[in-house]
Amino acid sequence: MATSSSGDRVPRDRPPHTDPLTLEVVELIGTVVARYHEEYEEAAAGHALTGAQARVLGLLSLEPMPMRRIAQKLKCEPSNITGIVDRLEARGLVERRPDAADRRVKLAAPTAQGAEVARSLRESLDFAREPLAELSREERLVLRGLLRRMAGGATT
Amino acid sequence: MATSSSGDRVPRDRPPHTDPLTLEVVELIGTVVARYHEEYEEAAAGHALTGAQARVLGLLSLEPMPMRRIAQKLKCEPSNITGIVDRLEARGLVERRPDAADRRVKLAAPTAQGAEVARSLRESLDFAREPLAELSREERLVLRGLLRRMAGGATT
DNA sequence: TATTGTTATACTCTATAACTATA
DNA sequence: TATAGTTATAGAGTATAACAATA
Repeated sequence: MATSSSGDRVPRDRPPHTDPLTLEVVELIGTVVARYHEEYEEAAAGHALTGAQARVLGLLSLEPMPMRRIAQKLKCEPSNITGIVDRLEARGLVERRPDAADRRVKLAAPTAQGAEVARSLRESLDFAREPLAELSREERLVLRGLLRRMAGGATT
Repeated sequence: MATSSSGDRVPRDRPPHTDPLTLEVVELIGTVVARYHEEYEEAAAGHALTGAQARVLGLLSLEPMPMRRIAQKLKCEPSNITGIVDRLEARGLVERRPDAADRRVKLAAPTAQGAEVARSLRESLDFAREPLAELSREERLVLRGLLRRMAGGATT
């Protein structure tokens, strides 16, 4: 599935877009993204959760928050969160609490069991750490710099 | 959202799991994965396609293939592909062709318009290339090595 | 009047199981 | 009998629009 396994020749006269090494790295990023999702779905399924449910639970395990903000974090419509939290609540993993300051707001928070599931879920996602550990500190710094640029708004 | 923005201190006495630099890189990978997906969905929506439809179209644009193999590539049940290809076919982006060798098989292939949409879709996903271009060849080689290990089966 | 969460609706994706036409 | 694709069904995620309670 690798594009060209681009040996060691250095193509000097191509535009950067066509550099086989860059192309392979771009493709590998796609592969890693796919693998990340597979692992995430698998880990969620291991707890009889869907991906969306696992994401919400993971989010709440960091910090309880109003329904509205969950939707903002997940970049979906608030109306969807109702059902997802409903199912998590039915499973005893999440609860809705009133907000003292604003009675319109409901704060979603993980139960003790929910927090435990969230922790277990996080640990299942370690596939990136092992290969990372083999990198030197300098290599990790290069990687961090690259990822920061890719994560940030540097699309332009 | 960055974990600690871990300056430049070197923590020598921690297990690799807790090294703040590694932790930040792991978190950044999650962020990049999320961004990758947002961009993909946005690009698909720009052509009035769902993510699944865009993935199938992209796959077929590389090589026409039987319905069954699409399901294998997408890691879903073959029955789902019927509907997705139905909708792509209704849009005139994909067509079903008979397989000369086996009359049970239907080969899904992009139309000229479908190939054009797939090409446009691919170009929308360039957000990784620009920061990549700023890396030296050596840095890209390090990155390739890491991604290969993360992409491969090196979970254990 | 504006906002929070919910309900109602419709569409897509998903897995499961049963069906058809080939092999 | 086994396989490729389909159909039927049910559950879940998604967006849109309208609603109740509260601000």
